Amino acid sequence: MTKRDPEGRRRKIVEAAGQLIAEVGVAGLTHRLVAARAGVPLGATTYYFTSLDDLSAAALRHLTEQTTAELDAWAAALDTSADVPATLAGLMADYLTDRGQALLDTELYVAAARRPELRPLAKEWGDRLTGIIAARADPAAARAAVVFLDGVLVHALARDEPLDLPELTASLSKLLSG
Amino acid sequence: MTKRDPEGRRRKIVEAAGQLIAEVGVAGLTHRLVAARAGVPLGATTYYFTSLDDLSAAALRHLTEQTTAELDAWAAALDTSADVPATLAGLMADYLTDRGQALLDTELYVAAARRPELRPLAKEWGDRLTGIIAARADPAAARAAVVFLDGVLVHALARDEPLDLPELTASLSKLLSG
DNA sequence: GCCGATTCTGTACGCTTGTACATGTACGGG
DNA sequence: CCCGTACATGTACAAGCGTACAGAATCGGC
Repeated sequence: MTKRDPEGRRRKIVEAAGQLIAEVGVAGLTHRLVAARAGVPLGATTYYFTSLDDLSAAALRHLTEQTTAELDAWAAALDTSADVPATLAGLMADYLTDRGQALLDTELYVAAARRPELRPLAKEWGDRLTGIIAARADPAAARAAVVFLDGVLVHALARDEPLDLPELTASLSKLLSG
Repeated sequence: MTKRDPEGRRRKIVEAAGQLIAEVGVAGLTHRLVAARAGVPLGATTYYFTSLDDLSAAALRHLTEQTTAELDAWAAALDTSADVPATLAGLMADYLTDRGQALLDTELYVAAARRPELRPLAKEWGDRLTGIIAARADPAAARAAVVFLDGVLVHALARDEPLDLPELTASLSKLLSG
């Protein structure tokens, strides 16, 4: 038997599940896959999570916490920015660099579409970003910008070439003006 | 043995798969589920489609053909419209009324993100709409509007309340202007 | 040192899955 | 009428699945 470490174990399992969701999707998640990735026996995943839904929900919750932390960086960058649309476009382009992260967030959206209990997660994520942008723009415009950025996200994933940066900046400028 | 009808059978299977993708997602699709929905024996689905990937690809292709047909109606409406943003917003709001259809299109996006062979499908769909809007607006602005509408789609599905119509119209106006 | 509670883990069960395939049936050309 | 070919279908099989659980190991409180 290995050393006891309930919290560490739980965390390792959740992190492994997060990685795997990016790779195979929420629907492709299995106890065995997670256990292998986390380096724990199969029984451990069922001991800490009563069902697969529990496990995926925990992983997605963990993801939103990470994303929320990253949003603080966005807030800081936007606070000190002279050109909000350009800064926002740059942050988004940077974010899309990490395809795994982008896939994860998309998985959250899709999962939320089908599992109502996950909607608060998706909502919180978007609301947070909306709030950050609203500090530098009109609230309705901020909402529109977030919707647009979600579109940029799915567009970037489903196509080979992403929207180019100047166009992104121009669109955000239009949405955030007036 | 029932009467022979290869093409009809194939079509029934594809349609059943389409329905099911809306209900359980691409990843939730199984031969047996499709066979039951289509009212055909299990062997029929494996006879017409060599693998599940083949089957889901065919179903998604069928879906894009349907959507393409609907886009013709959008083109007609926009051609005769005095207020392009308002008309576009109305069409989109109407489209979102059918949650199953919206879920299907989202599934296509997500599937395309993970399966490169499906990307042409997603691309064609978006390009078509872009072309239609570009007839009444600047091409870059049309691209931006399509990206925005994709955002509206995922936003509507992942949340309980969709973006309201006036905001949608206002955002499209901004994106399509100048 | 002892003990109840918690953590750990290997194994087992019943079920569903994708796919293959042998056998049966309809049909169009000769 | 006959026969090769395409279509139809029930069944079988190995693999993977979620989950349950008995028993071993570890720990903190006393």
